[in-house]
Amino acid sequence: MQRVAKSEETRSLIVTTAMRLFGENGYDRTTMRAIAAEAGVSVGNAYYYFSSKEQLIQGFYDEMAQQHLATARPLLDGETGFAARLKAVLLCWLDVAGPYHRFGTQFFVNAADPESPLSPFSDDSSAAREASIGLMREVVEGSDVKLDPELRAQLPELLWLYQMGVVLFWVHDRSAGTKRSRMLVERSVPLLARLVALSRLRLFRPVSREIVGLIADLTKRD
Amino acid sequence: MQRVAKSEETRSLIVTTAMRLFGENGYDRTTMRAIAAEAGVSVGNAYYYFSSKEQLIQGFYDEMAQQHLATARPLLDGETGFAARLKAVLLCWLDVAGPYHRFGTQFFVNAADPESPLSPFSDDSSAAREASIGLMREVVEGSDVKLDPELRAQLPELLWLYQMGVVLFWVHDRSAGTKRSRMLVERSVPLLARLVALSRLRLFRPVSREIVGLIADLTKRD
DNA sequence: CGTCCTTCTTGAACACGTTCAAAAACCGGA
DNA sequence: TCCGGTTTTTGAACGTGTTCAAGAAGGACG
Repeated sequence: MQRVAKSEETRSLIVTTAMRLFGENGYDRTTMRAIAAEAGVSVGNAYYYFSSKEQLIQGFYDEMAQQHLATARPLLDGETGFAARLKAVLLCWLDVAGPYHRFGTQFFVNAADPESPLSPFSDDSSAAREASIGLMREVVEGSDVKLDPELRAQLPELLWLYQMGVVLFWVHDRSAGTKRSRMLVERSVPLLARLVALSRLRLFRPVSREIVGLIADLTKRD
Repeated sequence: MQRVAKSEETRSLIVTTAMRLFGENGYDRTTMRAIAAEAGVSVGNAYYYFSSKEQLIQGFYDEMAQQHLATARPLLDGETGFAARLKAVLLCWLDVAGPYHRFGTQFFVNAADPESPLSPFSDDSSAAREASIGLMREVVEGSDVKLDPELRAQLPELLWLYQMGVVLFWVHDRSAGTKRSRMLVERSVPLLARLVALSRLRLFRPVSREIVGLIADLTKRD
């Protein structure tokens, strides 16, 4: 349908314009009126396609997540080391997100609201979340790491949580080129890998089991 | 001065009214106009004492932190177990914060903004942050736990970070009476204590040292 | 072409947080 | 009591995100 194409075009025009202005002036200083004017539509029209200013960002977020997946997956080919795989995925995320650090910050602030559909824990984000966890599952399953099967089953979700921690650090990172976040990844990943390896020791079994059980109980529905 | 007393009274009246309305209707649904009207002052007057709606909450935050300190400290008397001390402090925080969970949520969302003076990592919050870390120092130093002196020096800060994690979980906790957060504390504290104890093993030294070094580098100025 | 229905678009209007010039209240000293 | 300066208070006004009733545009069918 010609009609559908036209509609999609307008939608895309709005989101593209918004992202450009966000990048130029930051999220707060970019008004809906400015976005509409720059895109050559009325402000009401923007609200026809996007239910809020926040929502305008969700599309962008999805796009970024998808780009991360597409960029990260090839890096996993031919690499079997657990630490190397995990590090590659996380550094890749930093690369992909880098250009948007300025207003990405604002974005993740909104996402911190548990009520917001943009929250990484919300139902609305479950698709993107599952995709990210899926990537972590690839990281684990494609590697030669050996560990307790129960822990193995939960590890992808734990790694996703770890990634959320890295993101949180990155949001607060004010170092040039966010190189501090890179350092965090470079050095914490080997640590994590060593801990995971240690978990195979008998000494560790109870601790490991308790962690798995705790996570299971915490994420249980009601 | 009578004058000062009057001024302080007005200020206090405004913040008290605001907290009551926040509690009754939530942060978002409470307007500055409503606060001013309910307090019997003009909206401009509220802004004379508080530079923003967010700022209105900072006073409340300080009050809550202080209450936590005052309530938690007595619990440490006569208790020398590391896990028991830590658990007491954290459960106490949940008790103190409990009544404000509804709008506390909104509060901590604002606090997630790295630019916001309300962020727990901001300079403006350093006093409150230092106080909280100080409490964690008491937890460590008053306990009979034995560990690497370097780790011991950093442990309070690490525990504070751990507490921030608990807070983050609590913010997202939708279980009745936030009992899930209680479970998290009850079960993760012993785990943490066991890990800390394990860190004394020779096997662990390199890991422990690397963690200490990483934190030191990450928190270094520039 | 004309008629109906859906999709899309508009811009005025609303409620909110915030600002600011002006006024009021207050206080110490002549 | 009155004057000058400081502190406190006021409420109209501004810019913002968002809503909504109204209309325009487009297509399907006679």
